[in-house]
Amino acid sequence: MSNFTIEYLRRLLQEKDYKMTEQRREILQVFLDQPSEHHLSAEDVHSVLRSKKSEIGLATVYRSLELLGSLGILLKIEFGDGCSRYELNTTNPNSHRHHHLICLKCKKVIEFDEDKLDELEEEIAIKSGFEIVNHEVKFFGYCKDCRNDNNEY
Amino acid sequence: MSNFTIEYLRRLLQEKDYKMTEQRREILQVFLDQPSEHHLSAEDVHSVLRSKKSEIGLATVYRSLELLGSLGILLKIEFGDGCSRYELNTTNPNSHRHHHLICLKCKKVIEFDEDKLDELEEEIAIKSGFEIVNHEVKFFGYCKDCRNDNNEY
DNA sequence: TTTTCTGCAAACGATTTGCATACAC
DNA sequence: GTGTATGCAAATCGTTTGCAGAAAA
Repeated sequence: MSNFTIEYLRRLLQEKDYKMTEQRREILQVFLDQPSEHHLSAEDVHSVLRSKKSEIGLATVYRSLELLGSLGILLKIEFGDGCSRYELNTTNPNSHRHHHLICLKCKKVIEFDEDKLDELEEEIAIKSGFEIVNHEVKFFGYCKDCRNDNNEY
Repeated sequence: MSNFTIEYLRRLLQEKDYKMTEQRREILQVFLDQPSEHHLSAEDVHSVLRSKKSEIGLATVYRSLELLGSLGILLKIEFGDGCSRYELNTTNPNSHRHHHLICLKCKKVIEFDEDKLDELEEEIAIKSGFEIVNHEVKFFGYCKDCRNDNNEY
């Protein structure tokens, strides 16, 4: 459940002397409109907006995604499919991140909400002196549907 | 500790009717010569070899890295620095993978050997029916050295 | 000999950048 | 008005591919 709104974006932008533009609003709106499991690439966002009358340029989409990422509104993720993808950042001090299960057969990306990494993070902090601020966990394997088909890889 | 040798490569190649070539041997040797913490990109491997008289082409490096990956000798990893990197695959049925700690300040990549994901993997299998065959875990934060400098991000 | 592999150069696709114009403040 | 943001096109960078010649089996 995300707490981001267009007003929140406006405030963050103001704080850092960035400008609230039509394009930045449109892009955040695309993410707010999508179910949260969707992981959108720059091309995805661009074509969604183009399909609804926007004249936005692809370079602007790239620049805005990076900006929204740096503001902590979006998270950049790599699924190894050749392009960077973004999702709304639902992380907050009380909720850990979800993990991604990537099916090697159908390439589907499934979200999994349990975190369970506190203990491991603590151990890392103690043993290596590394201060963790975020993590990214991907599990590769076969989803329920593909397990039932015979496993031809 | 890796068990891979040139002889092992020769055997694997034979099994699948691939040919043992000078170039494939050279590339594996680069990884055997490096300390295991090194994560080499295609460019890295190419320039290491070029710097020691080899006439190998970059395309061959790309093709060979992919082949060694498919044979299970190398693992491909993405650190978000714009290129794919490889490391010797030290995974075996008895030893889990290590994790990577990526420092947001100095960009150093540190290895961490504990795994501790069995419980989480089991929970995922039960709750989602997903069969896990591998995982990739990255922790982002600040390494011991950079924590001590004042944290300007 | 037969097939696979190599090096090169060209092609590719995602992302970035330079620049003149348009817009937010 | 001033400075930032935009759209476009060109540039960039990692990676892949086509192909003719070279090497392995």
